[in-house]
Amino acid sequence: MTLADVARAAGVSESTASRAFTRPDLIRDDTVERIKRFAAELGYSVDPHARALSTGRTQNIALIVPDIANPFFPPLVREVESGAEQADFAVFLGDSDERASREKVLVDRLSRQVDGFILASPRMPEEQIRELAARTPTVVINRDVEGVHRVLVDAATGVREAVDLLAAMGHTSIAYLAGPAETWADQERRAAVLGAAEAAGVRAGVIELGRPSYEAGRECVGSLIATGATAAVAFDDVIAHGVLAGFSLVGLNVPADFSVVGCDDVLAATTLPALTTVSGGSAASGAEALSTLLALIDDSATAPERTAIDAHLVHRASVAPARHIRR
Amino acid sequence: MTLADVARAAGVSESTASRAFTRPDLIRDDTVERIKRFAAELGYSVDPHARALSTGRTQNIALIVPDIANPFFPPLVREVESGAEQADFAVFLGDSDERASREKVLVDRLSRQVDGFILASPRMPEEQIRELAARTPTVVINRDVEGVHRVLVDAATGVREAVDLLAAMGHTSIAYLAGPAETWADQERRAAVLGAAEAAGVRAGVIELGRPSYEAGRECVGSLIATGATAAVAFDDVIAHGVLAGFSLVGLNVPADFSVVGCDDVLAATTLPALTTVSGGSAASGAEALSTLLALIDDSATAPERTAIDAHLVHRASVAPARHIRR
DNA sequence: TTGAAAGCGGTACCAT
DNA sequence: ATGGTACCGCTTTCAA
Repeated sequence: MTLADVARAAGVSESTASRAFTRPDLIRDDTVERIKRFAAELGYSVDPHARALSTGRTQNIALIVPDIANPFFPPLVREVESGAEQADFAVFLGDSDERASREKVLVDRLSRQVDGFILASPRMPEEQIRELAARTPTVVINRDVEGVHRVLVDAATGVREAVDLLAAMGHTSIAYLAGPAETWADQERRAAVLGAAEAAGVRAGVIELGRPSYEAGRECVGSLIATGATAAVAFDDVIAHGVLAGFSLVGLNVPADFSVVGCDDVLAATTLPALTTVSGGSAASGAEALSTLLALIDDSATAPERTAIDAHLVHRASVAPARHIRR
Repeated sequence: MTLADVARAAGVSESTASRAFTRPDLIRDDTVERIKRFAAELGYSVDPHARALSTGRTQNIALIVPDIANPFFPPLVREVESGAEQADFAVFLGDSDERASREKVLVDRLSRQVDGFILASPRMPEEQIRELAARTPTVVINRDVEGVHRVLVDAATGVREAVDLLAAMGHTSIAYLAGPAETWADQERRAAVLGAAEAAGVRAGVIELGRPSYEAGRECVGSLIATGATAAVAFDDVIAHGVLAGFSLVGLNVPADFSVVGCDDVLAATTLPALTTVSGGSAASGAEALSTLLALIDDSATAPERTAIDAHLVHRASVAPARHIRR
C-alpha cells in the first residue's frame, strides 16, 4: 500500500494525500477525513524510509550504553524508551561492551538513520564526542565533555553526605572502593570522598577495583580490613553488595563491625542488610537526557548545557556507629 | 556525500560506483579499488534509507521485551545486540512494560523499518503474533505459539531436577511460588513442579504471587511457612531472592530451616546464601533467537521450528535436607 | 565490464 | 484548497 494507492482511491492527488497526514491544516476537513478513511481501509501506513529520504528526518534516536547488564542502565534505558515512544520516536540500542572502539562502530553504523544520540557513560575520546555532537544532536550522560550537552548525576553531594554521616558516627578512617578510573563517575566520586573526608578530619584511603563487579567487592574485604578503616564508600552498589557478602564470609557483621555505603541505588533494598546508598540517578538521568535531546533535535541552536541530577544519601541499614575490629 | 559524488570523483557512472560496494565481482578489480579509495577519501557511506527504499531490506531488527529492568532480559539483549552487530544488523529495542497493547504499538511503529522481530515473552494474543509472523520474519522467545518460530527455555527439566533433589533430601511437602499465570514460563514451571512432585510422591502446593518481585517473595514467607512445606521452588530468582530475605527477617535460616530454589540464574551467586537455581536461559535464548531470525531473514521459507534451550539445576547453597520448622 | 535510466515511496516547491 | 513534478540517494534491469 502506497500513498499513490490511497490518493487514487480517494480521488485526489498524491500531494493532497500526503498533506492529509503531514499538514492537514492545509486541506479541507472533509477531504482530510475521506483520505484518512481510505488509508485506514487499505491498511496504509507511511514508509519511514521514503519519508526519511525525502525529509532528512528519521524519528529515530540511538542510545548507546557500555553494558546493559550493569544494573545502572536498565532503568535509564526504560526511561529513554518510554519517553521516546511518547514523542513518537523509536530507539536503537547499542551495547559497546565498555569498549571505545565498539562505541565508534555503533555510532558510525547508526548515524545515518537517527536524528540524535544519547551516549551513556561513553569511553570514546572527548574529541570524537565533540565531533559527533557537532554533526548530530547528541547528549552525553555521566561524562563532562565541555561544549556538549550533558547530564551528570551529581553523586558527589550524596557521597559527601555519606562521609559526613560516617564522621558523625565516629568513623575516623574510611576507604573509597574505586571503580574504573577512566570514568567521569569514578573521578567525581573519588574526589568527593577524599575532599569530604579531609574536610571532616577523617582519614581516607582508596582501594582500586577496576571493573565494578560483585566479585571484586567480595574479594577486597581482606585488604579493606587491613587498611584499618571502619567504613567504606563504594563506587557503586554492585561493589558494595559484594563487600557485604565478603564480610559475611569472614564472619563479620555489617553494620555492627563495619559500615558500608553504596552508590546509584540500583539494588534498592534487596541486599542484606539493606544498603545505605546514594540514590537518584539512573532513571532520572535517562529522562533528562531524552528531553534534552528532543529539544536539541527540534532546535539545534540550543547552547550546550550541563545538567546535574541530584543524588542524595538514603539511609538504610548498612551503616552504624564506628566500632573497631580486631587488628 | 552521495554515491554520485564518488562516481564523479572516480570518473565512473553511478551504477558502477554502486556495484563497487554491492557486487564488486561484476567490476574490474582495479576499478573497484579506485572507487573505494575515493569513497574513503570523501568520507562516503551509504544512506541506509535510500538503500532500504530501493531494496526493501533494512539491515535492522527489532527486539521487544516486556521489561528491560527485569534481570532476565539484559543478558538476552546483550546477546542479541552483539550477534546482530556481527551480522551487520542494528537493533531497535522496545520495552512494552508488560502490556500487550504497547507491544502492538511498538510492532506497528517498527514493522516498516526492520527485517524481522524478536519478541521476548510477548503478551500479545497468539492471533496477532501469527499475523505478524506471516508478514515479517519473527521469532518468539518463551511463548509456545504454534506455527511460529520460537525458542523456549526448557526450565521444566531443571525444575524437575530440583524437585527430585528436594525429594531425595527428605522433603515431603514443597511449594511452588508462582509467577504471572498468563505467561508460558509460569505455566510450564508450575506444571513441572506439580508433575515431578506427584511422581516423587511429594505433596506440592501453589502460592500465587502475580508480578514476580522481590517484595512479593519477601512477603509470602508467612503463608509459605503456614503451608507446612519445608522447601519452595520459585518462579524466578527475583522471587527466590525475596524469599531469602523474608526468612532472614523472621529469624529462620536457609537452608537449615528451609530450602529455596530459584529459576533463571540471573542473580548468579550474589545472594546469601548462594541460590540453588535452574540455570541457562537468558543469554542462550537470545543468541538462539537471533540466529534463527537471521536464517529466517535470509530464507523465509524455513519451516517454523520450536527450539528448546536446556536449563539445568545448579546446586549452590540454598538447599539442604529437610528439617521441620516449629508449627 | 560499464553506463543510462526507471523506479522505490514520499515531500515540498511552484502553480493554478 | 488542490495538483503537477522535481527531487531525496541508491539499486537494478536493460543495453551497449
